[in-house]
Amino acid sequence: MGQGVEWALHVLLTLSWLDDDEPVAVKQLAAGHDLPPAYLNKQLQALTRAEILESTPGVRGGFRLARPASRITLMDVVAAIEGRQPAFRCAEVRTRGVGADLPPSSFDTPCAISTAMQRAELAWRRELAARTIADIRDEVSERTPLAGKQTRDAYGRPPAG
Amino acid sequence: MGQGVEWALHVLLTLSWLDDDEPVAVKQLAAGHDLPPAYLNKQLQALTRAEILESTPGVRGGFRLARPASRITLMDVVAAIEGRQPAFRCAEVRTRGVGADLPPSSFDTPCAISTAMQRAELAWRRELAARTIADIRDEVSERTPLAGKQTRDAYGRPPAG
DNA sequence: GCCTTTGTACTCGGATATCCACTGTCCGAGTCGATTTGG
DNA sequence: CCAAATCGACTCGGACAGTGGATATCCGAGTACAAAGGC
Repeated sequence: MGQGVEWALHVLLTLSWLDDDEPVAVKQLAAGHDLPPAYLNKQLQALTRAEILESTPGVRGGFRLARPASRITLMDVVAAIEGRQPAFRCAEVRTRGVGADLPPSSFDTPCAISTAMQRAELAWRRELAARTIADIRDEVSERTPLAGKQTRDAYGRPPAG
Repeated sequence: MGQGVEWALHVLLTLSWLDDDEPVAVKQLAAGHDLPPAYLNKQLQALTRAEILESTPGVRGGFRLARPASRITLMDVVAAIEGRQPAFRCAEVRTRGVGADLPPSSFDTPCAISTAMQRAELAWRRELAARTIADIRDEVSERTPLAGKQTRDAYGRPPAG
């Protein structure tokens, strides 16, 4: 899995902390996480296409959350960055080789191997879909109460929001 | 995920059907699935290193299961082919950028993002570990009772085993 | 003083190179069976 | 006819290229602000 997923999650977590309508530029977000700005911009473009972020051009432009953090699941982020194709792609191997000589009716039932692999991926996606950016933010706030204030201070935002 | 996983699963399923001690050469397995023999050989080498298969060299050599199919989980196969490293690798982004100015004690608690992602991967691995090659074989036999006989016939094995 | 116009600096967005892992292929080490040769 | 030695063919095993996607970067389109100029 690409590093872009981790970057995107951290950026979204940051944006969820300084929750105001003021957009934040990639330059600030990249500096705040010590990441290459141009490449981070590419990832945020993917999040924008997925309607997770809203981008505003111009000198005071930047990115802001397109919807509340409580409605952005980790699955949404992974799908936006990595794509919606499953990791395991069934190439229907059973229909080739010796299987090519069998009647097509032999393959009416789905491939058991593909089914089992997709079942596992479904469990993975279910876990990711059950957790939102807001859940992460709340969990961190509980364990490290200063995190929110520290983030707002680092980005020069009012302490209360 | 690489195609090698699917190939390996199909080969193991085939070997589980003709369950005897006679090893099967890569050439036959590749022809039976219409796969490039040399590259399939590479994947089977990985399975051998993981002690899922046993290889015997020589003119009558080939590969056979190193243990009963009921004790080979899909997780074992995926780990053997793809490696045991998790798909999501936490690069500790939080400790860089603005986090670099914070005291190290701020990072005593584990990264919540990494924890959430690893929790999802754990669910994925749990599903894969709960299913064995024998389970797949039994499922296919139930849906397509002729599959076992067809496989043994295609590889020139006695019909009863 | 105030409004319009111009210029500039800064932002996102997409097009463009670079690098690594997956894919694919090849040849050598080793082994078993068949064949040949000698008794 | 039988046994031993030799030859050969076939197998796995690891070393060697090709390719697509992830990584990383740069430049252009567009916007808001600031400043300058005219009224």
